[in-house]
Amino acid sequence: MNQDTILKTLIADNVVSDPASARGRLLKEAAKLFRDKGYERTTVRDLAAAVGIQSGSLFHHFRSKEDILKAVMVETIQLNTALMRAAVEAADSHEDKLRALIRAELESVLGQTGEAMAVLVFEWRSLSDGAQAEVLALRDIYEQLWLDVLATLAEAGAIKADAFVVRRLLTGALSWTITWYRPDGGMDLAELTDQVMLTLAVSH
Amino acid sequence: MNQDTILKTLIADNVVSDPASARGRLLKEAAKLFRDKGYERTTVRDLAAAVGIQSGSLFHHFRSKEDILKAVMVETIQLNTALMRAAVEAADSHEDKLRALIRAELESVLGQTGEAMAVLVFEWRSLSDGAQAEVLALRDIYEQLWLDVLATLAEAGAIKADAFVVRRLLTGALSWTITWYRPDGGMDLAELTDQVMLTLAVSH
DNA sequence: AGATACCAAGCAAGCGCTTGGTTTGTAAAC
DNA sequence: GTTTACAAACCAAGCGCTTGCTTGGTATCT
Repeated sequence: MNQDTILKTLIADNVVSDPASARGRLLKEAAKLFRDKGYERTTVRDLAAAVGIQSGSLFHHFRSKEDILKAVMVETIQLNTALMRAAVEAADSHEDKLRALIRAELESVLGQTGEAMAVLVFEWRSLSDGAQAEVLALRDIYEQLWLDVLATLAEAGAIKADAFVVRRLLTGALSWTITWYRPDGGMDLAELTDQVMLTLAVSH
Repeated sequence: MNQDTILKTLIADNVVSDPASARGRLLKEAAKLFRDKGYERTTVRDLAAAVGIQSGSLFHHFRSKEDILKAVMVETIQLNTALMRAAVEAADSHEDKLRALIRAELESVLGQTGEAMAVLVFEWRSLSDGAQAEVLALRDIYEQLWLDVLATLAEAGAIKADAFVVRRLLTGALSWTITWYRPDGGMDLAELTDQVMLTLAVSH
């Protein structure tokens, strides 16, 4: 199942919004604004202007500004969990599964959903406690995909450090690429994936 | 030269504020508030209350709220550059220098200056362009310490990936520890440092 | 006596969100 | 195929509140 098919399935199931719909367009613009200026510095007037409506009209689609932030995060996690799962299943060896996960996360962070992923990483303190808990529950599902692969590699002795620690170090390393990686900088995504694998001590 | 001596030298040179002074205490409280709630969500009334004065009185010490954020960042970088330099110079082999840098950065991120380091990582978008440039210039000096060590290791073939890429992956991995590492979680800083070294592919 | 540190009060601007009413899309009723 | 009905989408205006910061004056130190 390729990425486009996965996206369409999720849209059909109402898990993520159609990017062509009013709601989907707003979420995309919101992700961009939240990443560029931060959630607090982005006003509802900014958000409305980005999709060409009045600020008050936003509240026809969302109950509050925070609701918009939450929707960006929830939909992003849902989409990426699905993409990740497909990537793992498509790979054969466990080392290849790890490589596939790294590649998939880099694609999420640096590609189409990159703006939303950055929001997920940097803006989650702006959520209320209840909303944070909801997002965290979804994130746990996502994380389990990683831990399964890393734990298997650790048991086989292919990685020397603790699987939990490795995953957390990788989380930071990969999401931080948002701040410095530029696709036009002479290194494409495949090479970046290789560099990450070279940096990691994986014996085979 | 131990850490305490370094701190006192910097205070004497007016590079960082004495934590006992009014200014130093405010900066410490500001770092905590900025980390916990974010810069935008922290009001000047919050800052003033944290040190027991009226909000207006803040502007006797700082020209603006942004000036406080900038001071937190600049002083933190200055202090950590000095600590890092001492750590590198004290180590003998290049692998030990790398280990010392990792240990020192983990101490910065997770120890006394941790709140300020978190602000440095997560709040720098809240700075105006001019202030960002100033902070960036200081950061370059700091980064050069890392790159010197990593480039030497790369030339010797001890690390397989590009030195710049390794440093950037490490930046993310180490600063991300703020979000998950807890000293009471059964792993002390020495063990965490070991785990990071085990995760990295360094041949000897 | 002069600087330093502070307080009490409040201003102007910007914030999220509400309100009452108008336009637009859609589909059944005739 | 036009009319009618109704909900969804949106606008114009602005309310109540919070924000960063200013002002004029008062203690407190050297």
